[in-house]
Parts: sequence; C-alpha cells; structure tokens
Amino acid sequence: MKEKATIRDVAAAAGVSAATVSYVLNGKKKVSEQTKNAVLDVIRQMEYVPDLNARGLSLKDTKLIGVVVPQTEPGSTLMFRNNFYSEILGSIEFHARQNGYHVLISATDVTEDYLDLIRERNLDGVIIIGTYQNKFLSQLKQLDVPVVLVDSYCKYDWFHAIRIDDEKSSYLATKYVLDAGHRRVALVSGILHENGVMKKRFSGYQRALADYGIPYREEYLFEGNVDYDSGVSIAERISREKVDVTAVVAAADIFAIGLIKGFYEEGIRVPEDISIIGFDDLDISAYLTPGLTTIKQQISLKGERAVNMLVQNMADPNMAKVEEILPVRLVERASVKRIDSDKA
Amino acid sequence: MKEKATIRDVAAAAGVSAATVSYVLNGKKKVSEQTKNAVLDVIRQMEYVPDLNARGLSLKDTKLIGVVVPQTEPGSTLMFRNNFYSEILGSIEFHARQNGYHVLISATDVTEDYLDLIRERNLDGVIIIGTYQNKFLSQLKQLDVPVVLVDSYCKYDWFHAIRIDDEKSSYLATKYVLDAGHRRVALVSGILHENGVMKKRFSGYQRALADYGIPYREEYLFEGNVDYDSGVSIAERISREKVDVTAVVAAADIFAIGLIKGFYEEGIRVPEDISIIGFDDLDISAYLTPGLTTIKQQISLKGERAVNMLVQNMADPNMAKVEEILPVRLVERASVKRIDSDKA
DNA sequence: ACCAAAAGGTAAACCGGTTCAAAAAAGAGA
DNA sequence: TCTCTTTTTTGAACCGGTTTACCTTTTGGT
Repeated sequence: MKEKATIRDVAAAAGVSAATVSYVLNGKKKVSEQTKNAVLDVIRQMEYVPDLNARGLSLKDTKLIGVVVPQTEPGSTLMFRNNFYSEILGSIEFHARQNGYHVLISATDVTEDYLDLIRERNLDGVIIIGTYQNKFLSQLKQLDVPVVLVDSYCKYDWFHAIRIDDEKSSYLATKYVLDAGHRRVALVSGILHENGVMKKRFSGYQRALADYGIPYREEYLFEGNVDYDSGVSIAERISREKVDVTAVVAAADIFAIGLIKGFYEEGIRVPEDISIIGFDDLDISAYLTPGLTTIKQQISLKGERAVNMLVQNMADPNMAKVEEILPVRLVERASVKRIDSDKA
Repeated sequence: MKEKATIRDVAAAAGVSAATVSYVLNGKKKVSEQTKNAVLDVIRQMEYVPDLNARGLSLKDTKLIGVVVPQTEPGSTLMFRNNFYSEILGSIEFHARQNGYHVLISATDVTEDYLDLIRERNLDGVIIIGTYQNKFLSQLKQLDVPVVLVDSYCKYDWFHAIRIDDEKSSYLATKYVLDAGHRRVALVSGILHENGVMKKRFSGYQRALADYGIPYREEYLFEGNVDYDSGVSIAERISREKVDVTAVVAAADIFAIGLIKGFYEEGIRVPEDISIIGFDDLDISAYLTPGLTTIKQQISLKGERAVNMLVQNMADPNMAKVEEILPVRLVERASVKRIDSDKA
C-alpha cells in the first residue's frame, strides 16, 4: 500500500496545527474562512483521505455494520445461493452506504466467534437475517450493541425486529387456494419445531382451513428442509403415495420450484393436475413455467427498513425496541387453477 | 457498546506490562511459561478481545479485504439478485474467513469513491468481480494494493486475474449443439462492444461454426442486456420474425431462462421445437423445466482461488502477476434435442 | 481608551494496540 | 562470589485521528 498523507502532513503543509485540520474536516469548531480554504486546498492537493480506523479508534464509532446471513450447513455457501437472502443483503449494502456505513458480511451463525467479531471490529451495529442459535442471544444482548433481527421470531423483545406477518400471509395464500375451489390442500413446510417462521405459516394454513370448515388432516402436512430437493422429493411422495390433494401450499418458493419439477418428472402437470401457491416471490418464481402464484414480500424494502432502524438506534442508544411488520401482496400468476369446488 | 477491557487492563490485572501481554498474544518475543499462563488466565477471565482497529492502526494491516460486485444500474441492488455473483461472494467470504480476513462488500462500480474507500479503510486487498470502468484502473494501480480481477478481461497485466476460457467454452457449447445435429443455430449474447467476456463467447461460437463449415449469419446474432427480460423478448422476436433456427446458444443462463419462458408464451416448446444451451450453470438452471443443458463454471472454486491468490499476494507484495484459467464442464440436461442433421 | 467577551488557534493527552531500546533478572563460567 | 551472557520484562514512543484546556487575537460596549 502506498504511504498515505496523514493529518499532520496536511497540517504542516498548510502551516496550521493538526487540530485545526481536524476541525476543518468535521466542523466541530469554528475555523476562519481563510484557514479553512487554505487547509482544504492542501487536502485536495495532497489527496488526503482521513483514516477511518484511526478515527474509529478515538471516536469509538467505526461506521461499520455487520450483516449475518444464515449458513445452511457449516462451511457451505448455500445461503448466498438463496436469492431471498442475497436480495436483502444487496438492499442493506446500498442503504447502509447511503447512510455512511460500510458493511461487513459474515456467513456464520451467531456464535461465540461472531460475538468476538463484533467486539474485535467494534461494529456499530448488527443486522441478523434469518435464524440464529438461541443460546447466544443473551450474550449478544450483553454486548449492548444495536441489533436488528430480520425474519425471525425472538421470544424476548431484546432486539428490533422486522418481518412480515407470516401467519396472516399464510392464511391469505391458503384462502386464495380455497377460494379457487380447492378443498383438499396440502402444506409443504420447513421443520416446524425448529423454525418459528414456518410454525406461523402452519398456523395460518390451519386457520384458513378452519374458516372454511375443512378439518385439518395430518397426512396433508409435509415437512422438510427449506430447499429445492425437499420439494422434489415431496412431490414424488405425493405422487407415488397417491395423496389425494388438488392443491398444495408451499411455505417457500424454493419448495414450490422443487415441487413443480418433481411433479413434472412424475407426469403431473401444474396447474392442470395440481395447483401450487408459493411464498416469498423469489425472482426466479416469475421466470418459471408456469409462473408461480405466490405471496410477494417486499424484499428490498425489508433491507432498507432494517438499515434505517439500525441507523436510528445507533444515533440514539436508548431508542425503544421496535417491531415492524411489512405488508405482503399476493401475486397471481399461473400455478393455481380455479376448479369447481363441488367436484373436489 | 459495553466498555471493553484493554490490553493495559489485562496487564494491570496480571501484574505485568502491556508489552508483555502483547507478546503473549502474538508470540513475537519469548515470554516465560509462567507469565504467559498468568496472562492467558486473566485474558480468559476478563473476556479480553484485542481491538483489530487499534492493531490495524499500528500494524498497517487491517485483515480486511474489499469485494466489489458489479451493480447493474446506479442505485440498484440487482447484481445481488444474480445468483452467479452471489455465489462467488459467498465463496469468497467463506475462504477469506478461513484465512483470517473479514470481507467488506460494496455494490459500487470501481470509481473515485471506491478508491477512497480502499484508502479510508486501509484495505489489505481487493477482489473485483465482473466489469469495471477502465478509466479508474490506472488509479487503482497507483494505490499499489493487491487486486484480483474475477471474470473480466483487462488489457494490462496490472492485476491478478481469474476466469474461464470463454472462447473455448463457447466453442464447446456450440459444438455440442452442432454435434446434436443442429445446423441453423442462433447466438444470444450481451452487447459485444461493451463486454469483453461476451466478445470471447461470440468468437467461440464463430469458430465452432467455421469448423463445421457453416457460414456465420448475422441475422442469427441477437444482442441484449444480460438479463431475463432480454431473453424473453429475443424469444418473441425469433418467433414472430420466424427466424429459421433449430437451436440457440445462450451466452448466459439468465438469457436461456428468459428464452424458455418467451418461447413458451409463443407456443414454442423447448426442446421439442427448439433447442437451447446455456452458459454458467446457475443453480436455477437445474430447476427449470426442462433442465437446462449448459456450460458449468465452478463458481465457488472461483471464489476460493481468488481469495488464495489475494492472500498470497498480501503476504508477498512482490508476487508476480498471475492469470488463472479455470476449467469448465458441459452438463447435459434436457434442453437440447438431438435431431437428424440432414433434415435441418 | 479600557476591559470583557468572543473567536481562532494550538499543544498535549488520549484511543488501544505494537515495538524499540534499555533495564532487570536469571543463568553460567571462573 | 563476581563478572559476563542470555533471557525476560518494561517504559515510552508511535500509528492517525479527536478533543480538552489554555493561550492569543479580535471585537465590541461604554
């Protein structure tokens, strides 16, 4: 790395003290127009750029925020392959920069290591996307750093949170399918006991059924890891075990995508033979054939709000904890067929 | 942020000097077993974590690397929606951490601003993915920071580079289609005059045609932005203008995905009516119906090699510039139909 | 003109690490 | 026991910023 000019170099060249240069830069004290201009000239001329590390050291304010994206397996980079997370990340990076922060990414879980990272780097704030290990939350709280949780249900109100109303959204999706005339509808979900989000979506599904006077049937519930392969194999199971459904609510688009593929392999056409509704609206979802009818989340708005919330909290450490619920929207594409409900 | 213990706090508690604690931590000087253990005990007990910013300040070595992912439009976060980049990024993050580095992401172009960022944060190294603006390269070089270029053709050998052999890979793809019996094959490509990678893929396509004695026909070349929508509209054009081809080589999977959708809307089936081969092997590509035959890049290997190269250069500033070409592999799925070449 | 107050500027200490030069302690040889 | 080494340890300076406390000028009111 080329040697950089320091604030004292600038000071010397401008014939003033380092303190003055500092004041010119951050305007915390009045400096006469004359000296200010002289200093600015030198700065421009020397291409001086202040060192944020040094500044961070004395200000204890690093303008650095950490973003944690979940890793599916240790050492895997899968989470980045999930467009859902990537898109939030992109949005976070953009808005962070708008607010003068830089983003340090980590594809770790929130563990001891990450807590150390926060302290090592003196992160000003942290955004955690998706799941986390409960046992480290209280330690995270101890750190007393602003934290925004995105898309997860924390039983304590220790941190800001931002997400959608999963129960209601799932209700919406299920209701849509029921309104289309379907009566025997399956739910493909993540593992319920380990995933709060999925639990809520399960509840919404159940409530919609109940509203239509349809009893919940356990054999219509399929749990699996939230990935493409689960979708494929669940489709196979539904086909081979001749599970008697006309529609399936997929609690994540990635499931739906796998299901379509799986059904296709089994000679079952979507939506002619079976209808599917998804959840998330990944950008792939519009590209599929048929286009996936799904619950659209405003993914990049999520990132934006997360950053804003964090920035606000970093400015005011005593800010009350807020929980923001973003709206969703059902986008109709071609994967759900309207059927005659009497027939069903 | 909770106040952290400093090295002097540890020193005081252990009854030694700060220097000693420092030596215990980084082993640059011998410390007696006895004091070492005493110090380590205190460190454990106080949960002391050294401050990397402070260390960076005195060592001029921040253990921070910057990764630039291209932004499609100013202010957009589109690049993150491109799985291709996300996956490289994920891989980079993982391997960087393995090597003790943290990753600062930016979705900027390499402009004045980013050059400033490098200096502000004293980045130890930089990985630039994809395109960049030529005019800033020489300034980047001035900075004298280790840089690895991923997936781009730089006319100067100023930086390390890592990519695939685009010409040959494209040749391979085209040859595969020709071997399947196709004779009238279109190329869907990015804008040639602004994209070095696409230029190479175009050459490969031409060379394959030539090898088979097939004259290149300009009306079989379709240029567009490398995105889904271009694919859709090019499919429409091919259909409506009744362009007489039996196959198309898509110079990026995202094109192929759009093409499939576009053809579908036009009532043209893939691969029954028209064959398509892609390029990249996005993870979506396997999920499509039909599965996309494509040129597979080892995307995460790319990230790994980029990090290794950078780490090596950071360790040895005089390291000679290297250019690494990664192998590709054609993966056969269902989007290319073998036809009787006589008929064509 | 005279003094108080305001404005502009600065030296020096500090943030939390590392490291040099030198001091202190321990070990070795005579 | 007393030097001479060798090993351990340490005080202090430094990295590049910020900031406090204080000093000098100006300015302004009477």
